[in-house]
Amino acid sequence: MLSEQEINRRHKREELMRMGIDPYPAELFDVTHTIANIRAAFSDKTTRSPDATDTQGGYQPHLDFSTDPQFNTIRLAGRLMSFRIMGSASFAEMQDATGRLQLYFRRDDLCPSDDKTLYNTVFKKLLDIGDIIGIEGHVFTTLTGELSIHVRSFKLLNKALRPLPVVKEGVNEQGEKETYDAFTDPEQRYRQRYVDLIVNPQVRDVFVKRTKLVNSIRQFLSQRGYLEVETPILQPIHGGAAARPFRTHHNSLDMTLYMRIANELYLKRLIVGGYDGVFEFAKDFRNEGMDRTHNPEFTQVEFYVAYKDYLWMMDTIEEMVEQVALDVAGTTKVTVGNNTIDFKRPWKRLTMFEAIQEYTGVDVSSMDEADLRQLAESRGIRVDSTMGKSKLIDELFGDACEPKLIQPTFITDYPVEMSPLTKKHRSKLGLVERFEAICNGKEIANAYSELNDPIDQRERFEEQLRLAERGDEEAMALDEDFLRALEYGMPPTAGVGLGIDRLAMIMTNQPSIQDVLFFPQMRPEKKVDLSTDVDFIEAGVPAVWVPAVQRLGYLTVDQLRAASPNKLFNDLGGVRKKLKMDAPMPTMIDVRGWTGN
RNA sequence: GAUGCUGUAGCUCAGUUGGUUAGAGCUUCUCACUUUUAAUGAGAAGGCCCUGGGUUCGAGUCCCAGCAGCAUCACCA
Repeated sequence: MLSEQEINRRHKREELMRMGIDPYPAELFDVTHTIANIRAAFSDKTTRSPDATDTQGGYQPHLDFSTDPQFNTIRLAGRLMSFRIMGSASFAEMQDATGRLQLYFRRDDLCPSDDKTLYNTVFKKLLDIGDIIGIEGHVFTTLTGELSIHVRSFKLLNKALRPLPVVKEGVNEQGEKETYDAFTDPEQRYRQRYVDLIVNPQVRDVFVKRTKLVNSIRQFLSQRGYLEVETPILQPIHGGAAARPFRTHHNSLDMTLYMRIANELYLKRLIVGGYDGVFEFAKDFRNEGMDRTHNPEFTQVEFYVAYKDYLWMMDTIEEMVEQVALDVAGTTKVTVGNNTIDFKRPWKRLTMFEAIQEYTGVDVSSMDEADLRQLAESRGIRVDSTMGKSKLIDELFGDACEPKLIQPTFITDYPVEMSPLTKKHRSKLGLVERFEAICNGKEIANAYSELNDPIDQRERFEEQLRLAERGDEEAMALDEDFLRALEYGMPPTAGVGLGIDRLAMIMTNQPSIQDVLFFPQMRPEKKVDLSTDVDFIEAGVPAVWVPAVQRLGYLTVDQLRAASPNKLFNDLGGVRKKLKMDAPMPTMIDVRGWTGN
């Protein structure tokens, strides 16, 4: 059911059409400037008024550029965000992709002849906040020194049928900026991201920064000669990570396919194929819990380089992320919550055992399972008998170390059981050549010297199969084709996966992954399957009474059938009065007929 | 999955120990106004108080259940 304001706007749309104005014109509107263009061009002029700090714009008042060739014919297009109507002159604010600017409309400029319809009716009555228009005019500054466009003509480009939340900004008595009626409800912001983006400019900036971040990584890797590639999202065997997959079905092949949880095994096949370095910005899908740092689909860049090891990769990641910070934030220091994170090289490097020793004071490197379990229990970690040595170490690390690692830190040399795709450590028994980059208490990257011994790899997969048989839903599946590729020979390779969403959260200081995804996964909106007017008429309700019945909350014919006829009859009387209906009251017998009782 | 907080007009939010017809600002509508700045002034409209039960003479308010969002935890990278 439409709100009063929506009905209103539909009427305006029809009225415009009656007047011969197309609310949705087909032809392009030739824009000459963006709002940012104008502000930039104007800031070159030495027009700042030194004593105008208390005015809105800070420019000298009453500047007029109607004869200046640079500023006298400006064509802008954008969305109307506010009106200040003052009789035969008005101000409005326009927002385009680059910012907001004030527009000045004067009746006698828009309508030089006696017919003032264009101003009095079209502009003042038929335009609304949210409509998209194009304007032509010249630049000037107002009495208070605000940069504005004096509009000579305007054209409606789109009539908006839904009201936009009106967010207003002002300056309070303390001189601080205040926002009024901000559009803040997280559910509505995520479900209707388009509205969020229109009314919350800082949200647009977050996503611009995210794209800068991706471009920065792409440029960094491309410039070094690595090849950006695409590999399958639909995979017959999900591999490369420990996670539960989404399952789907291909009809023609009549086979199960999985949405990829990682693309690691495909990128390694390409290294086998002879490329020196490949990378892919990959949407991965994991059928697991959702929270502030997890969305079922998320983005990683995975990157593999032949003839390198994990130590080389540490240097590379350090350099790359430092560059990302410079490109996105302009500095290596980024504020995240209450912390300032400095991505300047070199980052701290600790082995996992060193990290645990640093934060617990206990050396676990030579402990057996029983001692580890006791240590974990003493720190309040919930343990059970299925947890092996490596799992206990992982739990200890996650509990004692990870949350405390705010500055970027590399943690190296993990237990072998947790890393089935990683080469065994060159000198430390029972460990693998693996590192994670931790930042702001969360993992942002995970890298290995890649396992390239096909026999060892097969044994690790078989170990995973045994875990799966014991009910571990995340154990990796054995991928025969991948093993076949390894048997042809993969050079020594360093590989990394870097979480784009989490890095974006840090670089843009956003507390939730939902704030760096345009369309985060949400529960579906509850939708009542409404009956149409025709349904009600077919059920016996006269057309004039359908709105009244709907108004009483009977939105489906089934609901009407279940209604008590006595109550409905009484309520109809009330609604009839409220809606000021002329139609005579139906009889009690009529109403009984509608409800089927 | 557990616990906590929240759900009132298109938007942001008040609503007292349970007590007449649920309020405000913005938005919308009508009128006035030729440089405004959250424009202003006058008037009006706009509510399944999330849903369903219950207690009560009486529920927006108290109790129970459910739904949705958020937070923390668990699971999970």
